[in-house]
Parts: sequence; structure tokens; C-alpha cells
Amino acid sequence: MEKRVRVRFAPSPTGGLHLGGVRTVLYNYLYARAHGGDFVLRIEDTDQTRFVKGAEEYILDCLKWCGLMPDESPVVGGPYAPYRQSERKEMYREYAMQLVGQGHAYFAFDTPEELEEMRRVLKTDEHSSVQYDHNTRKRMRNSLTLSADEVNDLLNNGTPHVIRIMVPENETIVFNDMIRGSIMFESNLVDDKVLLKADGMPTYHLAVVVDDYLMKITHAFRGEEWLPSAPVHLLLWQYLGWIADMPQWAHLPLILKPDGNGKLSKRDGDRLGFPVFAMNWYDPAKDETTMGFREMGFLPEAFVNMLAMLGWNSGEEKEIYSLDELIGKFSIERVHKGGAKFDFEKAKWFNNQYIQLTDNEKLADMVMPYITAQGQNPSKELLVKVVALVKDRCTLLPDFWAQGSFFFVTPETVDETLIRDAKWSENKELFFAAWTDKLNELADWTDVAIEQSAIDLLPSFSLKKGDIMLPLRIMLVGGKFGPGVYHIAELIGKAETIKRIKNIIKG
RNA sequence: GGCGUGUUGGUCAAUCGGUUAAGACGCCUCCCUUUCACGGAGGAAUGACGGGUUCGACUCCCGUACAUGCUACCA
Repeated sequence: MEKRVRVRFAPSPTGGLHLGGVRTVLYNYLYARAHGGDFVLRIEDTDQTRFVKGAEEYILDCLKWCGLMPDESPVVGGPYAPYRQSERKEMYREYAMQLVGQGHAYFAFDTPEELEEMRRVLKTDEHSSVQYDHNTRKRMRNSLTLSADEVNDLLNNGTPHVIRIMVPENETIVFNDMIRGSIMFESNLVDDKVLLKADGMPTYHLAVVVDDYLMKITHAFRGEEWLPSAPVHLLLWQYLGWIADMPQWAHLPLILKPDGNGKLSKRDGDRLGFPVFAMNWYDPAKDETTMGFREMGFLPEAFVNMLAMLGWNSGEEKEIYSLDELIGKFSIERVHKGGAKFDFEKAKWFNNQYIQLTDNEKLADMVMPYITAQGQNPSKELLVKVVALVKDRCTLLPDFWAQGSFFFVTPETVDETLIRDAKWSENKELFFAAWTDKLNELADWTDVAIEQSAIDLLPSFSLKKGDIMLPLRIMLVGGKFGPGVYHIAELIGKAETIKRIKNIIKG
């Protein structure tokens, strides 16, 4: 019988949730849903020095906003609790000791200074960075070079120490990656990674293996930056006797910066003017907030859809997929090997598409906060109509105010030079004066009726429709943009329409 | 430096040995619209380089170049 699929997202609570992180969540989530499995959120907070308060709640909030909620997590719990590595601290030591007992790991008493010294002394032009490995461990202070008595003394004295894996010599370590196929490493080139730190906390390497095993994870998807440490993990699965239960690996391609090279960082977003985090992230240490996609005015569905297509492709021409459709289409084998540069223009295009797809009632609810933030309190009914009229020219949620403010408030500045241009004439001035009188008496205040009343009056002034369209628009809107003028007039109402015309022609 | 991974238009990308090398974003032109957008039609633009293998290579193999990741008691 096939094992139940279980995947996990395992972030460290150190800051904002990056685009790449959300995509990792997405791929995990899609895989779990497609295979009727479980999606686990595990918090990897083993680094006391990098821990940031509030980051865990923030991550959960981001997942919630994206609609990618885990089935098991520190807050909802689950059968393999606890889901915070700091709370599982005791378990790791036990396994580390097991490895020492088996001769696959050893105690190392080297101080940071000694390590630094070793690296400095051994460094050559050919080897710019020296590893703690099968070669160098022979000259360090560890349970391999010290006598059993010395080791016991040091241990009993409470001497700070770490436990390191003893990587074997002359072995070829091979494993299969669902995206990249077979990958090989020579064990001689792999270093003796620290498994358990001096503070008793495990490093990532020990913790992932132990937790993935204990939590019965079947598929492990993570960023490509983990590929080089995969051989250590494989060795651990072997030594701990769990190799038959080792999850299938998939190392996801990186998301790169749009210009130049390298992986996308928060700094690139700041520099180029787009978000990198899912939601606003407030850094308490620096007392500064970094803009998120949500606050920029993205719809979560658009954000998720955009991320899905960054590094994966269904093979069809279609690009707009709901989450349910993605669950049906997604396959890890179709994830690309190479990194993808992030393109904010394309991201905005996705959002525009989703705005068009969202019904006006829902859209009005989403837009309302942006309108009230401007001190306006339109009725839902009005907003729905406005939204319907301007949505196709809106890409981000704040665009609705920029594109529709004139529906709620008289334009503060009207560029009158646009009205009184070369084509302006006294005759037109007289037309608008006469027309406002007619409008005042217009019973049926609809766009067609308003337009008709203008058409009826135009001939008396020897004017044509085209002569008044632009001036009228500018009087009502303040500039050369927006939907049909008569629609606008209808929505802002008779009194306001007449007022805006008179504001201009009175002088 | 070493090791790993990767490389189709500016960007995202399809192709899984035989195609005029899809499509999307962006850009340009035209149409629609007496505004701006939407929409429609069209256009420019791609297989890093060099060797093989093959009747035939973007597709397979080998080099080179370039890029990127890792090389912490960080994840």
C-alpha cells in the first residue's frame, strides 16, 4: 500500500515571507491536495540569535491570506506535535548521541577561535575555504583525536562542545531529485557538519532529518540552495536506519532578480519599487516596514497564480488558473530546473486579469477601504457601479481611487487650459450655459437622456458632438481619462454635474 | 579556489530527434473609442559557444564560456 502523502513547509521565523517562500508553500500545498495528503507547517526556530518575535504569527497570516493553510501547525496542532523545533529540543540530542555511539558522529571541542585559526592557517590559493572534514578533523580537538578519558573529563567539566557527523571517505553519494534526476557527490568533498550546537539545539541538518522522519514526511520540496547539503542529509537517513522512509526530494529553482543576476532579495524590491514579501513586514529591530504584495493592492488569487507560473508551466496556453485548477494540473516533474527572473510587470498583469474576473459586488468590498481611507463614504450601491465602470483600467486595488475619485468628490484641480484651448469659443461657453438650464429640467437622469439633451441643443449653436465631448469630460473629471462622460454624469447626479460645469464657465 | 546546479526572444516559457521554434508579459504600428483604458489586427525579437552522435539536433553526448547556489555552532 502506498504511504499517505505528507509534505511540509519549514521556515525559520526570522523575517518577512519572501516570494520564493510562498511559492515553496504553494508547490507543497498543491502536491498535498492533489494526492489527498497532509500539508504540515513546521517552524524551524533553532537559531536563537536570529529569532524574531512575531515572525511566526506573520507567516501564518501570510498563508491565510494566500489561502494556503496547513493541516498541521504549531497553532492547530496535529498528531506529531510539537511543530516548533525549539520545543522538540530534547529529541535531537538523543539521536545525535545514537550517532556518536554508532561511530557516525563525534564530539568536537574546538572553540570558534580555534576553528578560525585552522581555516586561516590551512587556507591556500587553491583552497580558499577550508572545511572541517576527513582531513582536518585529525588535527582538531575532538573525540577522534582525544583519548576517551580526556573526552570524558571535558564532558564532565561541562566544556562547550558540538556533535559533528563523521562523513565517510571515498564513497559516492547518489540520490534522486524529482526535478533534476540523479545527483552525485563524492563524500571526500563533504564536510563534517555540526549536528548539535553547543547550546544543545540541533542544526538544520539534524533537525530536518529527525523531524521529517518523525512526522512521516514523504516528499520534501525546498529551495535549490539546499542541494549542496543534501548528501549530509542522505547520510543521516542512512545512519539513523531510516533510509527506507526517506522522503523523495525536489529542489526548487530560485527566483532571481529582474535585472542583473542573483537571487531576488528584499533590497531589490526596495531598489526597483516592488514588493518581495507577501504582506507588509514590520521589523522591530530596525523599526521599519517593508511593503508587501497584499498592501500594494494584489488579490491573493492573482498573487498565487502568478507565483505558480514562475518556474512551472502546465504545457497549455492557459495562464489563469484558480487554486483548484492548479491542484488538478500541477506536477512536480514539470517544475523547471533553471531559476526564473521575477517580472513585476507580468505580476501586475495577473492582478489586472483577476480584477476583471472578480464580480463587482466582491470587488466593491475590497475597494471600499481604499475609498474610506480618502475620507469618502459612498454607498455600496454607488461603489459597485463605479467599480463596474473603471475596473478594466485598474491593475492594483489603489488604482480604483486614482481612476474613480471624481465620482465621489469634485476634482480639486481642473486644467482649464485643456478646455480653453485653440478650439474653445464664446459660442461653446454659451452652449454650456444654456445646456445646464436644460439639464436642470431633465426628468429622466440617465446617460442616454443626458446625451440626447446635448444632441438636441447642439445645432442651435452650430456645434457638433465632438466639439463638446472633451471640454465636458475635463469639467467633470478634471483630466483626459475615465469612462464615458455621460455615464459619469449619470452617476455623479444632476446637481453635481451642473455644478461642475458652472464652476468652469461662470468666469 | 572547490563542489553542485543551470543556460530557447528583454522577461515568463512550449517543444520531450524531423515544426515556418507555440503562447504570454513588455515594446512598436494600425483599427475601435471625439478622453484614458479594454478589445481587435499586425510587427520587431530566441535555441551561449565549439566539437561530436545521427539521414536529420534546440532536443542526446563531450568540452568551453557564462550564470547561479553552497563552501557557518544560519536556515
